[in-house]
Amino acid sequence: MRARKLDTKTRKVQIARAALDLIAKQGPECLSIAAVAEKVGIVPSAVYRHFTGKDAILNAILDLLATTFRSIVTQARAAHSDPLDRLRDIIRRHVRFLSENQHLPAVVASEIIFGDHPERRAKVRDILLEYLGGIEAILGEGQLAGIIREDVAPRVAALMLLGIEAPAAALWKVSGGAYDIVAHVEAAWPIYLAGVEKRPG
Amino acid sequence: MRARKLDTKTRKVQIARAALDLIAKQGPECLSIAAVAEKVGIVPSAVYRHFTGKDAILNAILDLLATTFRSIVTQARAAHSDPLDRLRDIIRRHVRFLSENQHLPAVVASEIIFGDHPERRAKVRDILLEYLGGIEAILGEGQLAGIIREDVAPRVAALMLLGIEAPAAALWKVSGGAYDIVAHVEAAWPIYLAGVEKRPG
DNA sequence: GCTGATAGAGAATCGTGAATCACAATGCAC
DNA sequence: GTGCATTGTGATTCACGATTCTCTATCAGC
Repeated sequence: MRARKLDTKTRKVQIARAALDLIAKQGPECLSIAAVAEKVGIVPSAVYRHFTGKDAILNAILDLLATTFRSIVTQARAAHSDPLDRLRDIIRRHVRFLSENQHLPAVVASEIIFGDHPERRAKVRDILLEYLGGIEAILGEGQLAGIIREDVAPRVAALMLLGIEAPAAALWKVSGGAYDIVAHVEAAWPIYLAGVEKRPG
Repeated sequence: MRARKLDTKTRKVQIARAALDLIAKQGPECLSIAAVAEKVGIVPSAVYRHFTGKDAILNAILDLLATTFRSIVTQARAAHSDPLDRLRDIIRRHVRFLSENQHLPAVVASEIIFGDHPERRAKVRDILLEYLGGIEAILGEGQLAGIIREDVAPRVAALMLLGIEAPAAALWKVSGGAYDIVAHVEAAWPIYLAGVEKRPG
């Protein structure tokens, strides 16, 4: 049967979301035009009405990613005023998002970055740097407020914050979900906190 | 010209190493039978004399990986007696190895794990768990020695140790090597240390 | 309801890479 | 040196996925 005719603007969003979902839940090699098309409910060739090709779809996925990370930082800022509370909120939201999109890091790390498209790698870099920048800003504010040690470099601490999640996610994935990543974050937070916070005396 | 005839035992090692090198330095999509064959100096079809297929080669790569991680822990134990020194040595060796094999984590995370081979995923899990176990043992010894806080779970702390490297490596990769990952580890170590070590008072 | 522009369908093309096969060369055992 | 098992070669098959092309259906404006 024939799919309902929808305008490109709508289809573009549908296709990008479907592609993100496929790539995030089933891995990069599952991202085929055919699979995306089926998920959206159209035929493979129809995809080309809305995207020039697979590359364009990958770029659209990155745009979705950038939006997500941006909103994680924004929401954490809105929800808390204490820098340390904001950081904890970020890592919690970060983990929640990645839990729902298991394969995303792997994809971003391999398929997308190491394709033969330098400009796409630059895009990923910009997204990551913006995300880190948002975290570093909060760390800097914590230093100004005197609750985070001045001798921790914001960039290093920002990367370590993300480092709470990364290997745990890997373990979670290879063990088929047997490792409780949310509990891990809760257990890791005090350690991270002890590492960065300024102690009296 | 014709390649020298070598026995399967030798070729197996050559092929596995070549494959690891390709996959680690150029990314998973560059791992083709043709590429491996060329690197070894034989013709694609000759590869099938030694491996039943691509899957078997991937398994061989995992064996190489397991060996490497095992030796990282062993060497760190041999080089130091203090648990904290051992941990720092492990993360340093870990980073050095991964710096020389940039794409490896991405590959292990995506291509290998999320292929449709559950038994391979199990193999990766076992490798990771063994590696973590080695680190946890050292952490446990540190707790017994009274230099690591008893309230840090060894598994969590072991994962966080690896977490020092993971996001930094990602940044390093997307920025084309512009982030100094060795310096990152040196800067991150004191933060990690402050997080896990037992403080007087 | 007509019409043009837009979007979907389906067949066909094209390139790629894994895997197979029959044949040739090599090297060790004797 | 002969023989046989092993290894290497080149051609070929096969499947798959991206892309293109042409035709057809739909929708919005009139």
